Parts: sequence; structure tokens; C-alpha cells
Amino acid sequence: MSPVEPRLPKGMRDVLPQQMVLRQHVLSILEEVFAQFGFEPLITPAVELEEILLGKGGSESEKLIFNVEHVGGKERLALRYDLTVPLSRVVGQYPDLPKPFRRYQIAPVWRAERPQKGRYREFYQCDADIVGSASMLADAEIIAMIYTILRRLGFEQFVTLINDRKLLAGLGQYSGVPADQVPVLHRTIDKLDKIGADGVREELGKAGLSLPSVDRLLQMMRPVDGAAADLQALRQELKDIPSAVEGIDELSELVGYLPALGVDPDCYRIDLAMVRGLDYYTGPIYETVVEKPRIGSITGGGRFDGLVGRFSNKNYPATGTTVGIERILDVMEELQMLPPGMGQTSVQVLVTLFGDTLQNESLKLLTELRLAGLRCELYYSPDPIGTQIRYALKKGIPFVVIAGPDELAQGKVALRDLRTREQVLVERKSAASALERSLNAACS
RNA sequence: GUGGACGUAGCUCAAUGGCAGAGUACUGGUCUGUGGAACCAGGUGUUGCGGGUUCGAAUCCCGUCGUCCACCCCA
Repeated sequence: MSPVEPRLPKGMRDVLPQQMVLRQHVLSILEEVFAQFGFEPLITPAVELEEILLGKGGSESEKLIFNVEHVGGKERLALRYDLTVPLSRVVGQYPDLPKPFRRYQIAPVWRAERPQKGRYREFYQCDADIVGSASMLADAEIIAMIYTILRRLGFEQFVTLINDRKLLAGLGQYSGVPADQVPVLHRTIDKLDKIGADGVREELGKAGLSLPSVDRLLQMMRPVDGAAADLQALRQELKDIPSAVEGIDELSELVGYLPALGVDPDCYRIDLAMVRGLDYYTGPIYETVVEKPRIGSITGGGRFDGLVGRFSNKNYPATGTTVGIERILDVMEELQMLPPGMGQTSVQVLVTLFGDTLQNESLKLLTELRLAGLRCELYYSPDPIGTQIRYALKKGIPFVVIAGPDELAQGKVALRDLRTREQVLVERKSAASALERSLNAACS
């Protein structure tokens, strides 16, 4: 009988142990920073009732939903395609949760999209949201948290672009675009950095907008550095459009909090041409782009004051962000941003095995090292020492403890550092502490 | 959903209508004290799959599946 051909569904992948080393490192930093900012973890099921997932974000995102079936099933089930909708359900379902409710969630989501570089049909989302506060302090904290996360991960050249939906709506009004054409306007100016001012002018002209108003818009799309004077000028220009003024005031307040939160001014910028696709955003929106390799956005979020209202008589203002871990991992691999000392395995020590009579000595030593908290693997057959060392090398294990007849006869073991090729003979009893010292030294 | 490129050994790739190749990995054997080994022996394979053209197809044509890229959208 021929074996079943081992393969994966389209757009899905395995994460092998070697890749898990970096992934777990990144995830642990994320969880740490989320916790530092006062967010608490939440788990919701991968499967939701279909009615929970449908009816948001227009029919576009609904086409991407995976349905779940089982024989005799009476419920219409589907896999979640983001973490924001489940969050909204939770807030609606447990009205007693103290507000503001701040939760983070790191979990896979599924979208039946056509796969591409950095885009998969199953991927992890890392969301942190604050529900139940309309304060710009919440938005400022989200941006400060993004900044902290990326710095902790070792990113240097990144910018969080900030804009506001109310301001964008005002710009639509300002340009004289009919209400039903505003989405087209927004989608087009979002492409400003890609197709340039001429491209935008051309596309909007085709869409039937008058060229003078397009030019007035483009004039306004110049970078805004967030300085009070700059925002004031913009406010003056748009003073007759209440929505725009409201948006500018929000941005101005939000940006005003960032210095005290320790955010480097080079790492954020108000960008009137940044839109974001989802239509449920109602206030400030943010998106972080890495500038060195043009990989696109690695975080995205904003304020969504209307979403929870779908699941409750009461509506709650909310804001938050998604951290795109899959893209972050791609960028970190491309830029070789591995922390020092990080190898291809989490195993720290290989314990050698010699002849049958010494086997129990290896087992005892192994157990001692494990009790001391070291991650240890035992070599299973009494092969020549060279073979055992080569195995450790191939697997990327940094240290080998050689417990051979010569060493044990003196009550000692040899510790070999495979990266420096240095080998020391230590008392058997102090093997664990000596190894811990060496490992700490190697990682610093 | 639209458009493009590609599909040969587990992996990276050669072979331009005329006999299936290299490197690496893999399996077994030799080697009882130290660097990704050497030596020997060996699968390395329906050239993604199906059809067509041809005396003859990995090669040309059509279809299909898969991978990648661009668009749409997004993380």
C-alpha cells in the first residue's frame, strides 16, 4: 500500500522546531509588553456561530470566511477571521466586565484568501484593545505600546502613521465628492505613496472628480509632523467642516500625549493619506510601516466606536491594534535580527553516552542538570564521541557534557562549548552551575 | 475574484525534440575519546497530473492541480 502523500491545504503551513525558536521569542516579548501595559489575556473559540461573524466589514470580508461542517450539525458554524468581532461578542455577552476592558489575544485566524508572500490562510493575530473608553489617552497608549513592542524586538527604522476617520470624512466633504463616492476617494489616496500624486490625480479624474478639488486635496496630503502649528494651519484651512475639525482636535490631543509616554518623535507621523481598508473605524487610525525593506504594514488598528453595538443595547467606544506577527517574523528573518545567542534549537546541553556500565552515570547527570533547570537531551547509543559531537553540531546544541570513563574516574566531567571549541574539566557536582554560567555568558 | 512566471531526486538546480544528470541530504556497513568526517555499498526519478502533436516529448500545444509574484483586499 502506498503511503498517503503528505501535503498541506492551500495557504497553510507547518512551523518547524527550528523556526519556533524565533517565533516563541517574539511571542514572549509581545505578551510581556501587553501585560506591562495592563492588558489581560483572553481566549475565545476558533469556531463561532456564523451569524456572529457575518454582517461586518461589508460582503468583501464575508467571502473569505471558512465554514465549518460536521455530520448532523444543526448550527451554522464558521472559523473566525479576526479577533475583533469575537471581542465585541464577549463584551456584549458579559456586560459586567469592568470598563475599560483591556484584553490581548494571540490566536490563529482563518481567511480563504489567495495566498501570497506574508499572507496565509491561517495566521496568528496579536490584538490588544481597550473597550469602554472614548479617551484619546487610550489611543495614545496603544501607539506607545506598539512603539515599545517594536523597540523591544530590535526594530529601529519604523514609523507609525496616524490619521483620523473623521478628518478623512471631512476631506471628502471638502473635495466636494458625493457621499457614495467617498470610499473610492479614500481608497485612491491610500495609494498615494505607491502610485504618486500624478497617479492619484489620474485615477480620481477618471472617477469623475474635478481636477482643482483633487489638487487642493493633494496639496493637503503633505506630511504633517504633528507640531501644533502644523495642525493649527490645517484646522484653519478646514474650519468650515465640523467633522474635519473634530478629527484634527482628536489627533492633536492624541499626539500631545506621546512625548510623555516616551515615544520617539521619529517613530510616528500624521499622514493624511493613510486610510486603512476596514470601514468600521470611526476615529484615529494607525498603521506601522517598516522602512528598510518595504514590506508594508506590520501593525494596524484604530478606534471602532460602533462595533460592540452589534452585540449589545449599549454601545461601547473602543480602540486597539493588531500586531502582524507573521510579517514581523518575515522582516526579522530578512534583516537577520536574531538576538545574540539564539540558535536553531532550544536545547542547551547534550549529555553523552558511553558503554553500558556508564549509562546510569549519564542518566543521573542528566537528571541533575534538568533539576537545575537546564534543557537537556541524552544521546541514546554509545557511539564514538566524535559522532555524538557531530550530532550536537548538526542540531545546533551549544554544549556537550562528556561523561566518559576517564572523566568519571576522577569524579569529573568535561564541558565542551561547541561554539568556541573550548573544553573544561569540572567537578561532576558543579557541572550544572558551570554550565549555567557559560550559557548566561554566551547569551549576554 | 483578475493577470503573469514556474513545476525534474527529500532539498538546491543542470540537461534548448534524440539514452536522466551534479551538489547536498538520506539508508546500510567499517571506525570505542573530540568538529558539521572519510571510505565502501546503495533508493536517489511515473520529469506534478491528464490529454494532444511527433518515428521519438522533461523540452512544443491544450487542460488540470500546485507553488510563487502582481492586482483587489489585508496581517
